[in-house]
Amino acid sequence: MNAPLYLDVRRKILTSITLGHWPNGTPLPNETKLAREFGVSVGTLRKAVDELVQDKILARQQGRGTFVATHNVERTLHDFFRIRHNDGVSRFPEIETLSLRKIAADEEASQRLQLSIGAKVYRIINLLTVGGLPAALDQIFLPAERFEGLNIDLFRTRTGTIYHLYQNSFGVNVLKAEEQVRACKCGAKESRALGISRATIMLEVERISRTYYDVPVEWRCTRVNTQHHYYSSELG
Amino acid sequence: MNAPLYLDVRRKILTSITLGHWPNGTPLPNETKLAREFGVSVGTLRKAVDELVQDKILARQQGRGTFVATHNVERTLHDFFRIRHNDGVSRFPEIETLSLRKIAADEEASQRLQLSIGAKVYRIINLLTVGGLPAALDQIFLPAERFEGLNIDLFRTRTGTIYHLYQNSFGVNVLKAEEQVRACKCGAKESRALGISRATIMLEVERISRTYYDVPVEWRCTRVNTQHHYYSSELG
DNA sequence: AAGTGGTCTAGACCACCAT
DNA sequence: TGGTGGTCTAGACCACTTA
Repeated sequence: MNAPLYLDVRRKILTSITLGHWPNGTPLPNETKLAREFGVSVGTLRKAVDELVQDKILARQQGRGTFVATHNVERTLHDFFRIRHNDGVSRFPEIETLSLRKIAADEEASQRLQLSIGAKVYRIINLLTVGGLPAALDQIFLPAERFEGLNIDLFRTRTGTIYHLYQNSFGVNVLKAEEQVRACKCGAKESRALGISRATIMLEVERISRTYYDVPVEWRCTRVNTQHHYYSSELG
Repeated sequence: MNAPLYLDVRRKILTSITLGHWPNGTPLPNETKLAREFGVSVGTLRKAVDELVQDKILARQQGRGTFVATHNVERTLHDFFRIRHNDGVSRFPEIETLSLRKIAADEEASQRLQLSIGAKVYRIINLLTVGGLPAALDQIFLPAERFEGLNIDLFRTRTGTIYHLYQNSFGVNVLKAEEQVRACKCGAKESRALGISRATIMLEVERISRTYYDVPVEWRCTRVNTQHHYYSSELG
């Protein structure tokens, strides 16, 4: 009995999720059934589910059931959007998709996304406006193999957030991401899109987003004008 | 029975901590004793402690006991230090304290620390070196009332991290912080201390650190040279 | 009213640490 | 060896949602 039972149960549930049982919107079997299925007590089953809920892989809804966690506006805003207006208010950005093309990954992109060199990627460019002011220019790279059939209309006509689109149209569930922030100069594209001088100093934010088992599924490079906005981060 | 019992227990434990029972190094009473003391079952007591452990307010050590969480090097590095060398390795910075003075808080400082105007604050200036390269110039403001008797020798001769010093010498336990990051130009001080050109573009990182009940206890303003380092952040 | 997750209990046994 | 936290069980009852 070296490994705790609940970790084993957790692992089994995670496998079922990645295999696509319990798709978006359908609840898991209830706790007593699941516990019986795994041959453990309800308490142990709950401990396994507790951990998955904490990792935001599952979401419980009292009285309704337990579901695979979905990306809604609130979660994206709270967990995956770090740009705030200087007034401190947390607002959802307006996103204008400027271009979408399928290209061959360069060395940098293929390294970040762990693809073989020459693999195809989609490159999407977005203009982000926060509180009525252009705030950032966003460049997104997605592995074509996971996002086959993506097109600019899907991006423009989507309801909900970008990660919601990934999840619902391509079954790609972004769970976490890491970012690297550096100071950078304003390029020609940023100057044009954001309507700022080439002399403006900016932030460059590089993001790698990951799904189950830490597999990278998205690489972003965002350039932020911090004259009227800032990049926010919580510690501890 | 509207409020869950374990939240009540949690609140009571938190009160005991802030009142200074169980100081650094002494364990809490064991789980059965605590449960009896609060008139709840061990399971309920454990659920309350679980939450406090998650918030890093308590720390359990199997076989030894449960303690008030302490700031060690690992925690500071992992939870409260965001500057990394471009090679991606997470290293603890060398900190050289350049000055420490007690001054009257200006409007900005008193607002950040929620002090009355004219209140005294300590201002400490540190040079941070990461991986052998000067990385940042750090300006720290501390409310004098909480840190009475602070002096530069305490800073220089301390063993352990800065937050460890706060905790052990002044009973100030930093639990979390939020940061605002912006692009900025290099000032005269940064240029001199970091040995870089005034034309270098940098990051300005503003931090407000908080203790129990979200009370602010430290305001930092750090300027980072991101030529060889970056600011790292985790999302999700 | 039936079904779901949320709380709480009481107790057994295991793994780890100090002495 | 005795004390600590960690795991696991079986079951009662509560709160919420849906029909």
